[in-house]
Amino acid sequence: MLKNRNCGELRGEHTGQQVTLAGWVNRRRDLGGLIFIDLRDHDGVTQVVANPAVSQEVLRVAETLRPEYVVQVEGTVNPRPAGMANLDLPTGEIEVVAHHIQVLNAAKTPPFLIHREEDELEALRLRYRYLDLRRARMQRNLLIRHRAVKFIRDYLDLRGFLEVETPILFKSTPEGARDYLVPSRVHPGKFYALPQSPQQLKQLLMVAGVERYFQIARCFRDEDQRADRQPEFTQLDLEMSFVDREDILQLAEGLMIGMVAHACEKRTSTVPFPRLTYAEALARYGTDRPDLRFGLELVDLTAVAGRSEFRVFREAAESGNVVKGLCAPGCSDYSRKQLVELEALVQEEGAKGLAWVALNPDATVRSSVAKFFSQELMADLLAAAGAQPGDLLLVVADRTAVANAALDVLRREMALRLDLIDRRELAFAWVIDFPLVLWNEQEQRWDPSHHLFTSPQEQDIPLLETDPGAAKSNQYDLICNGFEVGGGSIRIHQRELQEKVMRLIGLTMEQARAQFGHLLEAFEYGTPPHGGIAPGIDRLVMLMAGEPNIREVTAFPKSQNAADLMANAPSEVDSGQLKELHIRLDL
RNA sequence: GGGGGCGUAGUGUAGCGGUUAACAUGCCGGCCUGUCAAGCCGGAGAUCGCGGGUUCGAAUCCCGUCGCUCCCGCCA
Repeated sequence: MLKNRNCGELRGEHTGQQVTLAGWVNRRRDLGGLIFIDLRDHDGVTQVVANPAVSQEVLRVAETLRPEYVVQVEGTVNPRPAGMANLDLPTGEIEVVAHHIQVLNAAKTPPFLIHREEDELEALRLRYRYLDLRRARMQRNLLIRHRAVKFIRDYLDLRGFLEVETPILFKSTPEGARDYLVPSRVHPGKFYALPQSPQQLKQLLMVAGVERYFQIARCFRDEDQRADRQPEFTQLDLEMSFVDREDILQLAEGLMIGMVAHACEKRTSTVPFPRLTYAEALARYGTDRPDLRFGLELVDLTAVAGRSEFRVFREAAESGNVVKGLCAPGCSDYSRKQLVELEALVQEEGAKGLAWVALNPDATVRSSVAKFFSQELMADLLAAAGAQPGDLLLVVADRTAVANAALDVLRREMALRLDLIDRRELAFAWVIDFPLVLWNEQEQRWDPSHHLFTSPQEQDIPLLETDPGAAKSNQYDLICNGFEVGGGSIRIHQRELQEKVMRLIGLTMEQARAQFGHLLEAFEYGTPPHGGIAPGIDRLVMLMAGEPNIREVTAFPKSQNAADLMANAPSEVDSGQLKELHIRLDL
């Protein structure tokens, strides 16, 4: 080894030791006759002193050093002179007095400073990702990710799980997201697809008698990017045989709690994880992945508001739409301008307008709809909303889906404005009792709410024939801080039921056989009841690291249009390669 | 596919119709033995993302285009 100590570990107790360090020049402070070098490696920073009283040669070398030079330093650990300790640095009570400095490699001036984060254009960081990753923040994120995955492996190993790799070159199915395709050289005109998840394969492993499987699995989906979506991402994919929902929830909950405690500084604030039904989540928060770090719950005001003279409210109530709202505490003094801002927010979600009622601290009322409400009815409305003096009641009347979407946005906005979010918290919860299928208005058909291997709840199987939309499934989502961080289900393990669900979502038997024949066939050879879950590693690490997007916790992420700005991928290939793959371009 | 934001020395920003294109930092050189965002002095460094247009004159206004980003659609 070119070093026998890391740059983050030396303390006062090491005083007098001869050490060899190696790393990068973080910063050089040249006082003329005395030079300080902050030497950085993956572990931290140590101050090295080049003192001519110790060695003229060392000072001469130190003068030539520049940021990001790679150097090896041999020296003695010394306590810093009285009053010279740097309390901001873990290694700040000592310094290494260099006897010898060797330049292992010089460096060009980097395009940005490693030791200072200046909010560079992200394109620049991505182009020089190997430099960006040298920064303490990125090193910390990589460490959190490593610890999380290490914890997962240990936790599952201890519970009898087997880690099994599944193919990356697999089969395309038109269901779900767009596939990444890989042309076959030996099968002209045919393509592999990169897996959107190892869903089918892990179910086949259950048929194979593995019973407890997991994989840290790369998944690929050719869809447009978001802050929490990359074209390739990582899931903890796991599946168990002979289990019911409770088994999976307990296992995953213990895993999450342990992982958070082990990998980061955040605290899991909701233990045991609350369980919300899908219907309850939508009713109380307007979304199936609410941020539970704060309250601001939605209230249904349809009954009271429908009794008013306000046509928008009355028609909503009469036509089966809803009037819903939320109380923003202490906001009764909101100005016209502020209210216009909030209204613009809900209009982006399709709401036509935003009604408001300010209950002043002196109990008087100011409202956009005051003239349509008698004094009694206004009192009823405020009571129904649970408004306290000083509150601002914000109300949307619309189709349920629109009102919920609008109030979800409003709820999150008010939480930010009122500073209700504790950033040290991770508020996990389960969402259960999802509908099995959702009506796709555009295609005029039923789509699976989760995926087509999800089983309906036992008592709802008859509904598949009569009222499919009312049938609940054995799907469960794991949510945290407003993100969906995992989803799973108890699967269908019987061919007849699987075929029934396929028919329901409009797959012909020919399509089903072509796409899933291997699975359906497997189901005839003794398939155990099974189920699983797939938590998203990138999102979980993002939340644990307190980062705003998953690129910050991905070593080499892609840009929004799915490009690798460092390697310049995707790129053109030469015509010979295309010919071999039987591909002609049509651009 | 649609909407919003950003793009000016290496980097981060200011300038928003006439400036020698400014400031900070970094870089280069000089001075400096207790610094840790070291300090002081000096210097170099920008066809203002790219293309077109309007104008006597464009970093600035207009159109287009490229890149990054946020959101909607999409993401079983």
